Amino acid sequence: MKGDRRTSPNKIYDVAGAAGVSLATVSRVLNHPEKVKPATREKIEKIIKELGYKPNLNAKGLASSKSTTIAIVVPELTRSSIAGMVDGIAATARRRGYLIRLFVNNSNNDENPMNAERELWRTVISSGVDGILYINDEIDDEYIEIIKESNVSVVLTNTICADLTIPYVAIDYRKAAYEMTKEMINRGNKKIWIISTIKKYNVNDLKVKGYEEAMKEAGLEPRVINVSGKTYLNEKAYEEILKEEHPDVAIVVRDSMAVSFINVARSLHIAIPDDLQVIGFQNTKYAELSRPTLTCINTPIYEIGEVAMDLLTDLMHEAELEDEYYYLDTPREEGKEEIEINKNVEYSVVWRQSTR
Amino acid sequence: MKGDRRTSPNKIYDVAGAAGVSLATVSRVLNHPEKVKPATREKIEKIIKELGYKPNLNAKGLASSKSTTIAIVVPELTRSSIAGMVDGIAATARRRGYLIRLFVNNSNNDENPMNAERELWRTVISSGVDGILYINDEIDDEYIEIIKESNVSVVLTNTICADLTIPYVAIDYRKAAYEMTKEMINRGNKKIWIISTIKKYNVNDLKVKGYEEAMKEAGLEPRVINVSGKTYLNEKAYEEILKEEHPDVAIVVRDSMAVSFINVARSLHIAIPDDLQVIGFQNTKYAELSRPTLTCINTPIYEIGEVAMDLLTDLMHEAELEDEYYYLDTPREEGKEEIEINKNVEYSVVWRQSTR
DNA sequence: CTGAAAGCGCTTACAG
DNA sequence: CTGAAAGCGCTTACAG
Repeated sequence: MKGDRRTSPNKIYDVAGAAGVSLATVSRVLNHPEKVKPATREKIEKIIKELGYKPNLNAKGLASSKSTTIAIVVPELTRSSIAGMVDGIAATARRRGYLIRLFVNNSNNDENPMNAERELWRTVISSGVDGILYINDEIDDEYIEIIKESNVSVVLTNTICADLTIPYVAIDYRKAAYEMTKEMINRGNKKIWIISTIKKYNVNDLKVKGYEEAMKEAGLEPRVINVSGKTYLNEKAYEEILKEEHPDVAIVVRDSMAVSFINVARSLHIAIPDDLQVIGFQNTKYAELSRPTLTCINTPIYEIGEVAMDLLTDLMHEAELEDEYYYLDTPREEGKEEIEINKNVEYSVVWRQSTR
Repeated sequence: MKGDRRTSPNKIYDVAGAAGVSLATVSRVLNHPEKVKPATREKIEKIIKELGYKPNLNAKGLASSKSTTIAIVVPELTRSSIAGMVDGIAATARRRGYLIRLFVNNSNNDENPMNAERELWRTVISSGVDGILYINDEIDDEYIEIIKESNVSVVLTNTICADLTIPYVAIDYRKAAYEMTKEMINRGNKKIWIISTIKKYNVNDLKVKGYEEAMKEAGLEPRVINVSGKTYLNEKAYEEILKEEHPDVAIVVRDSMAVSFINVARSLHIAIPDDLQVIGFQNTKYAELSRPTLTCINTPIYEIGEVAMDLLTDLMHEAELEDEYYYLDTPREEGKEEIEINKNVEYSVVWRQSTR
């Protein structure tokens, strides 16, 4: 059925044949063009284009033990800002010439999450990628060990980790919360709450810490309220609380949760921003669609992805050089400009109607 | 630096050595366990586990010309419901033993979109995947040709295509809009509008068609309004229109756009749902966070992903069988239960406060 | 049921 | 600057 229309793709041999050169030369044009005489090179390049030749990635990966592929390991893509980060990564990867293997780490849903994730790491590493971008809330020490033992480059992307020897790209959430709290204190507010999640996320803990710091510095009493991330659950919790009392300012760790808070407050006839000001983190479309619109700490998710992929590329290139020097047995020191492996991306604040 | 801590992964040779068998036997345990004597098999399996052996995917792919990898081709992941579909695909792929290559097709942003996308298809196919899941609004005829000429299985996922010989999984958006419109007519509403996008998306055209059909059937005058998908733009357009007049019912092709519509209507003191009822498509979190909450046609995006990946798996297995029969030169007819290649996933309606 | 051997399509020292 | 040849780590007929 399918057999009769099958057109098997061109091989490097076909290109070599058509160009009247050996396949070694074609390979060189592809990988080290500077080693080929311009005239030959151009002729071969023309034929490659005509034939639409694309090297077989499996063969290439096997022969060179480089796959020009990176792995992205994510929890669900629908989770908060993951998709945006992956878009940023993908755009940069394309620009830098890397393909992507995607691993969705839904091991939390597994009977035995630890085993499942360990298994996943093994799969990722054995899949022969040149580097890994790991996106999650945090990373377990066990996997840090696995990373260190393997020889793939890894960049933790918006993922909390105490071990600073592992490269990461993130946002300084603690500082963001600290500065926002301080700003609201400076504006004369005293009763400022932070609303975080029941489920423990390290990113949210950082925000709480920054908030608490600013409050204590100002001699104010911090109050942390933890609610569910699910709208139908947190709305009930909000109602209970707001029926009793409300703060001057509520800083909420996720903007969708902030919008719920606004909705419940309004239903209880609390005027926003006059009686209650609300601030969210993230700045998604929820913030614009809310009434009143929501003031947000804008976390540039796409950019995190870009920066992380750039960093990973640099690390992979460095690792390649290390390899060469390792073989030459020369301690390579001169040109070794250190790569900055811990990067924070700048956030900003978008002021809207929910604050005054 | 890195050299001294490098632990090169176990090869199939290592397993064979430890088990005292040839590498061919180990390979059989991995790929055709039924061909190996149970005693030998169990011993080898134990050693594989102990050594944490994972076959090198590049070598495996090269030798077998099967990669147990599928490609997902998407426009940006942040676009509407793409991330949810990919989550569904990923969960099913994992269950079915396939890895994923991710291609983010941002060729629209390119100087020459057509060339870029053609190039992308070539890259996808040459990357040696066993199958492709293509997600987009629609697919150009040119790429249909490419699909037919290649021998990879492809499933169009929530992507409009006139050529029904290409397998697809989608939702019957036309029927959904038709039935919703009819329902609202049955409830006694006469002035019903549909709000779609300025940018031409085929999915949205289908919704418009279904709506128009129902209106014409009832002898009512359809009215289609096209606005931008961007909140700050469509709100202006909504305001202009609603200052003049408003319908009894507005069906909006995306729920975020429906929420904007509600917001503007309320700001003009149009009572919802008393004077104006609003219905969205998709049922994301926007619908819950809206005030009043939004009635939606719920399109099960995750399930589309699951069904598409299941279908693709079936097609890849079938293609494999075809291959074998092709070599045997026997026209295979008996067991050939036809695979249903065009599937629609069921939608539902979630009634909320924006309708009465 | 198992092993020896060819081959998958590339890359890369090594000669020339 | 270019070619002949070995090798990357697997799979799979082919013998036995």
